[in-house]
Amino acid sequence: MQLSNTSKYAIRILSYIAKNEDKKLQNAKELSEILEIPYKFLTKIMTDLVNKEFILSIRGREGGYKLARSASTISVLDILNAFNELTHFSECILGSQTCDPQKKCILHDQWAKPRTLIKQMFAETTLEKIEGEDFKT
Amino acid sequence: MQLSNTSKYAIRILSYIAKNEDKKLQNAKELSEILEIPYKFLTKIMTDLVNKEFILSIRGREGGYKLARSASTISVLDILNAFNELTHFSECILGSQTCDPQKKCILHDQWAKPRTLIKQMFAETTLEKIEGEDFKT
DNA sequence: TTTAAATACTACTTTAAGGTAGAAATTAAA
DNA sequence: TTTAATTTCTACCTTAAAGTAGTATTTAAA
Repeated sequence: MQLSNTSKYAIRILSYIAKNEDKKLQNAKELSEILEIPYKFLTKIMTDLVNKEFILSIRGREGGYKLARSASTISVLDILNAFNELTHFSECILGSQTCDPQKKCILHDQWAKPRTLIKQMFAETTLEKIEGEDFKT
Repeated sequence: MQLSNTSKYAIRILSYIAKNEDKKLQNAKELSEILEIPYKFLTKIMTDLVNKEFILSIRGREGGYKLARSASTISVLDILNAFNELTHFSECILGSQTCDPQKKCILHDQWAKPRTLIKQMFAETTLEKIEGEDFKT
């Protein structure tokens, strides 16, 4: 019942870059140190973020990363979906294949409200809205 | 962002047994077929449920399983805790070690309400209260 | 007393996530 | 033009969850 490390890292990376857009480019070495994410794992995630078009990369000396689009257009839900974190989120919480309103699973009604609230929260929270300060592990 | 298979199975197994307490004993072969859980995996989980004192087992021919205590005293939260599903649930959703009210993580405030709601729901939902019908995969 | 039906135990295999290593490719500075 | 700082690619290693296999143990029925 928690997010994958990859998703947690991705959210923290994007948030940090969004909050420091003035600095123009961020590089992997610094991101790794500041966010306390293993360098090699971070670069793997950065490549994902580039491929998924959250991030633009500039290669070579003096290169680095920056947001590919405005922070206000990137929600936490977008990030989680890109990393397939919520693929089964709308399905039965107990994994029942046959769970539907006619034949409800045993947590069907109870789970409905929390699920809606979580999804709304992820959808409404954009990188722009984020106001926290802590980006470390 | 979902429960482990083991937890899902455990909830469904205990719910099914609770709803069929009149039948006295349930055996692994039938549970496996009705709940569509691999037999060998189910027996492993049953042993856990016995050790964690949710279930009493009677060994030997005509043996089987039954609840170790009243369905009204077993909440979904109890089950999830027994399988360590929520060990990090009260911690930072992004895994930040230094997240606290003074130095909030970027989802700190947003996550507070959904988290509370989920935990309350799990705590309030006992095997007795469950009214669903579907126990299959 | 033998047998069959049941749980319990030990150990293994499979799969996916998390993480690491090394080298290639790119590009601006020196 | 060379070098150093950067991203990218390919491949591998590690760990934990999920699932499987075989056998031992227990106990009531036959």
